[in-house]
Amino acid sequence: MSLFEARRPRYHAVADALSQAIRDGKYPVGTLLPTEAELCAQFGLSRQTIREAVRLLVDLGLASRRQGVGTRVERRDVSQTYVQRLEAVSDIWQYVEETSRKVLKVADVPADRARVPLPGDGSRRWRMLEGLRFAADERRPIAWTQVYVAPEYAAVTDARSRDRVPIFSLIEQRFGVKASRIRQDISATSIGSDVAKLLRVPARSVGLSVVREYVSTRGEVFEVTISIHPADRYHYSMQLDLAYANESAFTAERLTLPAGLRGSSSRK
Amino acid sequence: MSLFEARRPRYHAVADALSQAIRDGKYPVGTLLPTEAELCAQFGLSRQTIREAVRLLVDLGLASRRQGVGTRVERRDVSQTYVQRLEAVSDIWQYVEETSRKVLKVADVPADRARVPLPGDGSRRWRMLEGLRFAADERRPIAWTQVYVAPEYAAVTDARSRDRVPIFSLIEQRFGVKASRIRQDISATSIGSDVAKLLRVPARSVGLSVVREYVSTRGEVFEVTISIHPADRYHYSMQLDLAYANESAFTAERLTLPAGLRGSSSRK
DNA sequence: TAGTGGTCTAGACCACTGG
DNA sequence: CAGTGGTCTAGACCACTAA
Repeated sequence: MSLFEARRPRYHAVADALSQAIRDGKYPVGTLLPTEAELCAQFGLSRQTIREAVRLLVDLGLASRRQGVGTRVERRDVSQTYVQRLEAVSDIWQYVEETSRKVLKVADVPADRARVPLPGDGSRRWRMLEGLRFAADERRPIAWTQVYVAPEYAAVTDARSRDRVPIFSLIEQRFGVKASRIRQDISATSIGSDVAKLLRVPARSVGLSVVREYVSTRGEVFEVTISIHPADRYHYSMQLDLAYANESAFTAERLTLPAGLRGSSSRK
Repeated sequence: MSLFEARRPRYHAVADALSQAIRDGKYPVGTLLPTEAELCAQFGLSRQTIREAVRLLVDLGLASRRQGVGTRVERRDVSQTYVQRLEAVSDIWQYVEETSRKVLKVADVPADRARVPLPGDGSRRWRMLEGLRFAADERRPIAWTQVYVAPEYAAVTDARSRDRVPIFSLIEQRFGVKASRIRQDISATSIGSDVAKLLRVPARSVGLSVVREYVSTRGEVFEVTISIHPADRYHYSMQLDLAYANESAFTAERLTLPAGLRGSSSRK
């Protein structure tokens, strides 16, 4: 209609107005926005346009819709998050594929006698694989590792392909149990003489210890691994990208954000 | 129409059919999907419904739309990713707020003489703050730290509030430079005698070293920090959640995924 | 049952891309 | 210029929620 706002979709303007009103406290968190019908009247726009505007708010995590109830204000500001992305296919696999593993020992270990804390008591025996990991072109090992597999899935350790595929991925293939969460704990440690000998470093030298717990969709820890790396052979590097919680960066770009929140969105 | 597909929106069915066709190779990556008009005819549905279906594909990262061109197939499968989320407001701040900092030294250091690699040559002098960090209830320090600030922003280190707010956040407030990426490198180290004395640990004992580089939207590194923690006083823990790339978990739930990709989506 | 958001239609005009 | 996706309308019916 107007000559000025030419390029700007109206639902952008509506979304801006609504998110501004939310920031201003006109619609406090927890309350309901006006109904879609009311917004149509208020802005003089069709329902579809209003819905598109509300969708932007929902994508940004500012609001949520519930059929039969209304549109609830969820937060006052767009929350920002730094995210580390690990592409399941690329990063984790790459590590495994670029290194080779040598299994030194296989045993069934009671949960309370493992080197790392395991769920359950001594009556649950976890399958343990101990070994070394070598970089492709290096002769010296870059890690000493122990992998603990919950008893139910111990059978996967029989697979012959185990050197080239992460064990948690074997479990996924064979049992359909998926790692929906990975907890990781990184600390510095002094390398004990037994492990030091295998890694060919002096006893009590400095090492990096990484403990990973793989948690299934049902919340069950089904695999735990520990790696000990000589300090000079391994660094743990990661990159955190700024993103917006709860929506794709693309959607965010489409909405005018308050000044403090602007910035290029890092996309993958 | 039919009595059976009652609960299922038609655009879900369309999105399923299309994503299945993509998986089957009927629409290879890089090609264009049929135009919206064609899809309307093909499925006998209105344009809005078709658009809603395509929107699902776009949200999943399977396709992208370009005005005047068409809808391009971007990938064959939904890519999955493990993400670590660091809420800018909660996690990073919490660390700062739950610890206190004591600045021991302030200096301007040429880039090539810093303890960590800095961008630029010896003619660029970075503002360096060296200090200790204490846990709220502990008397012994949990970290020795050095913060290097690029010359352009050195002024922020004059702020009196610097103890309670991360420096990169001060830079953001004052200069509008936002950390769009944080690179982090974690390694084990032997603590040198100078630092050991300050941390009150024996010289050459084991420590965890964390180096962080803050990268601005323009790709410029504007702050670098190094922390050295006694091994027994600090662990770095993180949690990676399985997510779908390029879209909100909520949207993903709305589409029937191929068997291998199903699983609860962890939402925050 | 009344009122909410969820889905869907049939049409229209516009902005952008490529030949 | 023809054809694409982007926006918008005015209407309709449905599914869900709460009183």
